[in-house]
Amino acid sequence: MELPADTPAADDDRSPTDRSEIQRSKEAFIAHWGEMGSSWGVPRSMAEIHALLFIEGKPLCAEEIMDRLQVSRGNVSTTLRQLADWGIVTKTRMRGDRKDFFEAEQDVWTLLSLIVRARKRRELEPLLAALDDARSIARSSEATTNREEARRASEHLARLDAMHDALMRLDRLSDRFIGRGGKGLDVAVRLLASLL
Amino acid sequence: MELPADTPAADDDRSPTDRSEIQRSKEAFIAHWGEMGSSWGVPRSMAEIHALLFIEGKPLCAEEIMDRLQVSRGNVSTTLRQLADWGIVTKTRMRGDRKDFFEAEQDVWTLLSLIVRARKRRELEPLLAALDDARSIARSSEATTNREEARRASEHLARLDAMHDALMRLDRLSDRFIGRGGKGLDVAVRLLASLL
DNA sequence: TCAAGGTTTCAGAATGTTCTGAAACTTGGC
DNA sequence: GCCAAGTTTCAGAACATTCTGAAACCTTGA
Repeated sequence: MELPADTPAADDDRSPTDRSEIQRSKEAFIAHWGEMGSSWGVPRSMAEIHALLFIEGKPLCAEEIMDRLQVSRGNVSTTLRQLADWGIVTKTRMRGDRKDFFEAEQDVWTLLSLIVRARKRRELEPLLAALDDARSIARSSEATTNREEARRASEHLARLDAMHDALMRLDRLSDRFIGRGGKGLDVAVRLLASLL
Repeated sequence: MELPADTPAADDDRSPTDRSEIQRSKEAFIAHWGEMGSSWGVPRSMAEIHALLFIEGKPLCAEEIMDRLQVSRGNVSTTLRQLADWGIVTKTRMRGDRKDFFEAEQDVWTLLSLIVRARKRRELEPLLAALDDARSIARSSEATTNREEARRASEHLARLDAMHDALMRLDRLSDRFIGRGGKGLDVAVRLLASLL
C-alpha cells in the first residue's frame, strides 16, 4: 500500500505529498462507506462513488472517478445517474470543458435526509400499500357467521393494523422532517436530544 | 392459487375455511415483508420466517416453518438463531413436547426498536470506529509546515468530523430511545408528531 | 455533413450471497 | 449405554446482483 508517487499524471491540484496521509485517510473513508452501503443493500460501487465525491468536496468528471476507483465507464455512468436521482449528487459544468462534472451534497444532514427520502419512497411506501391490500382481504373475512372464524380474522386484522399504523406513523413523520430544506433531520435530532 | 382444501393434514387448529381469505392475506404479508427485507440487506428467507411467526402470533416449531415456507431445515435452524440473537424471536417450550417452539415479538414498536438496535450494532458502530481512525490519520497531516498542504488537511478533516458528528448523534439518540423497555421509539414518534 | 469528444446501454462475465441436504452432533428416556 | 427425536453445521449448488466493455448513440463545432 505504500505505493510510490507514481500517481498517473491525474493532473489536478494534488500535491505530491498529499498522496500519503490525506490520501490514505480518504481511501479508508471510501472503503468503509462502501462497506456500509453494501450491507444496507446499496451497491458497493455506488456507495464508493458517492464517498469519493463527498470526500473530495469538489466536482469530478466520470473519467477521474473511473481512474481513482478502478471502475468501468458503464458503471460510473449508470451510478451517477442514480445518485443524481436520489438528489445527493448534482451534475455541474465547468467553463470551457465539455465534460460533465459531478459534485456531492456536502451538508451531512441534508445528505442523510435525501437518502432516507429516496429509500422510503422506493421501499417503505410500496410495503404500506401492500399492507393496505392485505387488510382489505382480511376485513372481508371478518364478516363470516362462523364465530371461531370471525375471532381469528379479527385477531389477524389487529396485527396487520398495528404494523400498518406504526409504519405509517414513521412515514408521515419522516415526511415532515425531511420535507423542506433538509435541515429538518438535524432539528429533530437536536430537539429530541434536548428533551431527554 | 385457488388451491383446494387439501392442506397436508398440518394438524393444528386451522379450520378449513381459514385456508382462503385469512390465509391469502397472511401469505401476502409474508411475501411483502420478505421483499422489503431483501432490499434492506436482510436475507429474504430470514424476513419471511420472521413474518410468518409474527403474523401467526403463536409459537411454531421448525418443522411447521419448513412446511409452510418451503425452506430447508438448515436454513430454518440458522435463521431462527439469528432472529433470536436480534431478540425479535424467542424460543419457548411446549409442555409435553420435546420440540423447540419459536414465537415472534408482537409489539410492533418493540420489534422495530430491536431491529434498529441490532443493525446499529452491526453496521453503524463499526463505521463510527473507522471514521475515528480516518480522523486520526487526517489529523497527523495538519501539522505539516506546507501551508497549502495544511489547508487541504484541515478541510478534509472538517468533512470527516461533520460526518462523524452527525452519525454519532444519531447513534447516541437511538441508544436512549431504544434503551429501555422498547416503547421508547413509540414515545419519540408521538412526541415529535405533537411538536410539529 | 462530418469528425471528435463524450455518454449511455446492455448482453453476458464475474462476483457475492443465500440455500440446500446430508452428516455430525446433542439431549432425554428407558 | 443405547436409541430416538431433535438440532446444528458446513461444503458446495443455486441463485441473484453487480460490473464490465464494446458498440450505439448523442451533441457540438467547424
